[in-house]
Amino acid sequence: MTRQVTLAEIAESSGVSPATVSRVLNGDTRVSQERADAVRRAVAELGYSPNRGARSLASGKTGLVAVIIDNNLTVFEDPFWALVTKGISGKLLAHGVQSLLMVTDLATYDHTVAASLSPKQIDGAIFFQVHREELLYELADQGLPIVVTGTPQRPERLIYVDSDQFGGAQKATEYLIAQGRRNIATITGDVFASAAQQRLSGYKKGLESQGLQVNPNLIAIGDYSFESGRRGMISLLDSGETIDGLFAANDLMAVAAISVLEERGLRVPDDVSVVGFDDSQTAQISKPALTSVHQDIEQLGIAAAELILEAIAGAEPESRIHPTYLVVRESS
Amino acid sequence: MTRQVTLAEIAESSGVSPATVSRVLNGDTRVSQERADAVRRAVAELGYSPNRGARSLASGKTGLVAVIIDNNLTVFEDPFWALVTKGISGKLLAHGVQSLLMVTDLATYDHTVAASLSPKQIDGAIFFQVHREELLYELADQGLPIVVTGTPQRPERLIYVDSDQFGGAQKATEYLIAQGRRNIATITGDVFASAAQQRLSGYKKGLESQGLQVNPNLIAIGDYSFESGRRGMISLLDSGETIDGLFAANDLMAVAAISVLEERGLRVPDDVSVVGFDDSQTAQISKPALTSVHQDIEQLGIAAAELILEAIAGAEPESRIHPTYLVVRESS
DNA sequence: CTGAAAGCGCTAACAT
DNA sequence: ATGTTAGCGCTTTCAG
Repeated sequence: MTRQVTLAEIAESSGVSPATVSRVLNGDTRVSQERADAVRRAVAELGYSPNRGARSLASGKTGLVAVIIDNNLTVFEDPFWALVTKGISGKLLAHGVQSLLMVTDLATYDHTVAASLSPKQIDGAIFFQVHREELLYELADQGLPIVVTGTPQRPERLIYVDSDQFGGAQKATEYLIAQGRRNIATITGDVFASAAQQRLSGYKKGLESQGLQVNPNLIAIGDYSFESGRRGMISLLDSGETIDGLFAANDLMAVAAISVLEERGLRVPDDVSVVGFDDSQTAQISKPALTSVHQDIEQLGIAAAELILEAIAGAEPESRIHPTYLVVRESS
Repeated sequence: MTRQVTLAEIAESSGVSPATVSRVLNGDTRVSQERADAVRRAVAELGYSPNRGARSLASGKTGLVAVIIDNNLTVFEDPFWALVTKGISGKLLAHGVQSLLMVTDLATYDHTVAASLSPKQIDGAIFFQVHREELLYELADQGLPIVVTGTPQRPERLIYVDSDQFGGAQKATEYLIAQGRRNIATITGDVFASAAQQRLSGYKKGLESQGLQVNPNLIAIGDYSFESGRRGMISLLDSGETIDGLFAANDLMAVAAISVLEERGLRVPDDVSVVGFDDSQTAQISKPALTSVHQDIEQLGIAAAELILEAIAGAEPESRIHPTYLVVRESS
C-alpha cells in the first residue's frame, strides 16, 4: 500500500512553506511565479493529491454534493434518472466536486441519511422528485444549498430545473388539432407528481387555445406504467366517446394504448393519431414509431449541477425551465 | 445556519471524556453501561452526527466507496446500469457507507478522478465494465479494495460479480433447438466487451451440446445497438443461408431483427423463432413479446456491494456468478 | 473501564 | 509574497 503523499512533503521537497503549497493548490495568485512552478513540479513528480477529509475539516467545504433519489416514488429503472444523474455527475466532476449518490426511501428518512444531509457533511444537495417538500425547506433553513429537479409545489421557495412539461403537452395537443383531430383524449401520468399535472394542464390549454372544449370523459388517469396505459385506453374506448386523437403523458403508456387500439381493430394513425412524451428509445423502436415530445434529459442534469454550484458559491441562481419540442414520427 | 454538534459537546453534556464518547459511538464494549446510555441519550437529544472529514482524518477510513462508470464505453442510458447502481447504493447505505458516483471517461483518466481513487480518499471502488484492466491492477496494487461488475479478462486477478452470460446464451440456444429449429443464427453484442464474447460462446456451446455444427455464416457481429441489430439481420438474410431461429445478444437487437424479418415478409415465430437477452422492458412491450434471458440486475449490484464490504473488512471474498434463466413469451 | 494528549493533513488568520 | 501558528473534529495510543 503506497503511502499517500502529503502537502508537507511537497512543501519540503520544493523548499517552501506548507502555506505556500496550499496557496498554489487553491489558486491563490499572490505567489511568485517561480515558487508556484516549483510546487507544481513537486506535485507532479511525487503524485500528490490532497486529502479530502483534511481539507474538509480545515476549510469547512467538503467538495461533495449529495444526489438524492427517493426510491419510494422513483422507478430508478427509468432511464430518465440515469441520464439526469450522468449529467450531474459529469458536470460536477469537471468542477472538482464529487457526487454522493443516495438511493433511499425518504419517507422513512432514516438516521443515516439525515446525518449525511448536514452542511458539515456536504456542500449542497440535488433532489430528484419533490416528495416531501417540507424536508427540503428544513434543510434549506439549515443553510444547505438545494436544487430540485422537477417543479416543486411552491416554486418560489426552491431552486429547481425542469423541462417545459406544460408547453410540450400543449404543443402535442395543438399538433393533433392541426392534423384535423377534434376528439382528443389523454392518459395522464401519476397525478401526484407535478410533471403529470403540468402535462395535463398543457393538454387542456392546447385544446382551449384552439377553441375546443375539455371533455372530462376524454381524460383517463394513469400512472406512467404500461398497464395503466392499457387500462386508460380501454376505459376511454369503453366510455363510448368518439376518439380520433390521443396524447399520452409518456411513451410507455402511448405504446400500451396503441396495443389496445390495434386489438380493437383501430388503425394508428389513420383512425386514432397518437402522441407520447419523453421521446425515449421506446418511441423510436415502437411500431408504429411514436411521435413524442422531446426533452433533453442529460442537459437537465447539467443545469442542476450548474445551479447547485452557483448556490454553493453564494449566488441565488434562478430556476431554469428547458424547452421541449415535438418529434414527429409515424403514429400521428 | 444551525451549527453542527460536535463530539466534544456530547462529552461535556453527558459528563464523560471525548474518548469515551468515541468508544460508545464506535461500538467499543469496554464502557460501563450507564455512561454508554448517558452518551446515547445526549447524542439523541442534541442531534449529533459525526463529521465525516474528521473521522476520516483520524481513523484513515472514509466510509466512502467509489462507483465508477466508464462513460466512454457505457451507455448509461441503459437502464441496466441504473439498476446495478441502485442495488449498490442501497446496500452500502444500509451499512453506513456512502457511494461516490463517478461517471467519467476512464480512457483519458483525468487527474480529478485519479486523485479520488487513492486509498486515502475512499475505502474501496466498484467498477462498471472492465475497459482498461491495467488500471485496476495498479489500483489494487496500491492496496485499494476493488470489485468489478462483469467478468474481467483475467478473472483470477480480480474480484467480480456477473450474471451467467454463457449459461444464459446456451439455454436460449438449446431452447430454440428443442423447438425444432436447426438453422440458428446469432447477432452478437460488442465483442470487445466480455459479456458479448460469453454470450457468443454460450450460443456455440448450445449448438454443439445438441450435436449441431457452428456455421460462421450464421454469426453476425453487432454492438448491442438497434441499428446494428438491423444491419446484422439484413446481412444474415442476404447471406442466402436458411435461418429458422435467432439468438440476439440483447433485446434491442432482437427487436431490430424482428422489424427486418417482418419487412421481408417472414413471420415471428412461425418462420423464424427469436430469443433476446436481458429480459428488459423492451422484451415485455415489443410485439410479438420477446422470449428473453433474464438476469437479476439489482441483485448484481447488491452482490457487488457485499463483496466490496467484505474486501474492505479485510476478507478475500470469492467472485460471484448469478444464475440466468429463460423467460418464454411470444417470439419463440 | 476511563481520561489525557497527541496527532491525522490541511487551511486561514496573523505576522512579517 | 511568504512563513508561523493554530486549530478543524475525531480516533487512538498510552497511562492509570
